[in-house]
Amino acid sequence: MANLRFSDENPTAASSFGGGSIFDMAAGACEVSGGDKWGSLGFMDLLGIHQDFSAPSLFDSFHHPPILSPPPPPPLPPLSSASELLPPEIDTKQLLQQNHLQTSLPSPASTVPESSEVLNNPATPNSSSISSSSNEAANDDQTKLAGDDEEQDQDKTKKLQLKPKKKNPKRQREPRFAFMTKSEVDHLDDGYRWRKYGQKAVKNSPYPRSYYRCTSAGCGVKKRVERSSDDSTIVVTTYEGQHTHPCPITPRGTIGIAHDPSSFGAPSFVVPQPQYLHPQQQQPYIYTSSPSLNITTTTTTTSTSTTSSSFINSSFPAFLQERRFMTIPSAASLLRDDGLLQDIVPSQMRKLEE
DNA sequence: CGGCTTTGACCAGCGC
DNA sequence: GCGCTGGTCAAAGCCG
Repeated sequence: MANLRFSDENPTAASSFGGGSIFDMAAGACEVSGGDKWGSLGFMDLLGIHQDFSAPSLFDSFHHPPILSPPPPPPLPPLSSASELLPPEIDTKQLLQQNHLQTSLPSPASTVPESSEVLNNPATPNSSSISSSSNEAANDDQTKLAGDDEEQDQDKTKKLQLKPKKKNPKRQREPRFAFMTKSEVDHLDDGYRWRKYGQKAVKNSPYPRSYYRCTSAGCGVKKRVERSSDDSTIVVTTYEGQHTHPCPITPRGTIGIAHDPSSFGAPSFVVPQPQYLHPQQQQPYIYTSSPSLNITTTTTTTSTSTTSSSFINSSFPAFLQERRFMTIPSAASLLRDDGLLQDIVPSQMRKLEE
């Protein structure tokens, strides 16, 4: 059986977080199973199977991301609200520091198996500015090129025209979210359609890092996928930005399958009880899926007073986002007790691994 | 033929 | 200022 692992830690800047894990696993199962009921089962499904499907739930948020992240993004709430969202035992300042370290240290995935990275969220998320800035830059370059000697290297000119990369002085990045997934598959399917636009070798790691972009028009969400150099079976997925469209897969009404884990037949998933670890541990939650998939996911939910809101608006799987909303008030108790996922994973499932 | 991946090159940010 | 690294672009090729 594969393990799904969730954690609430801060990923390093290098590993950042990925959102693919849980979802990817679920989505991957969908693909494997084809058009049957599992075909539409998402990771959220796995997490939310115990939920009341008649009421708004994790699925709702996942299937309707715009609800959580409507463009244009709403103004950031007061910082105080963010601190309220954090468990009392978690020092906000400490988190802030951690977050800062994560974003400033060149920590390779190998050293940071952590999954979720929440970067400082710009006050004005600029998912649209990415393309617009590029266009502006392109215009500038074209203007410059107008005066260039046409006999110059055409290739060079062509490249200049094609690569107007002028960016903002301080490039504002979308809030990012990362988590780790134990999977043999690099690019897990999270229900959205991604297009690979680059691949780079990762320093201190034999495994390359792949860059994906959401193929939906107007959606600037990006995803980075890389394997941990320490454990090649761990895939670190990092989401950046927010989806401006519903998940193309896993339509409503397909969820809520198999409250009984036993009903999960291959190649579908089995999401047994999460194994809770201390919040400081990197792998607080462990889920098990079908053996063939062998996927373990780790997520980190650490956020700072300045990143909480952005975090919620990020492209991070909506179910997790909403999960924060749902659990924030009781986060402390959850952490102290059975873990953050106790309200997501049916106790029935959790007992399976006991 | 359209969509996606691969791949090499370029650019910007950052540290020294 | 220079070099390294992360991130991005887009042509070329592959695939269904």
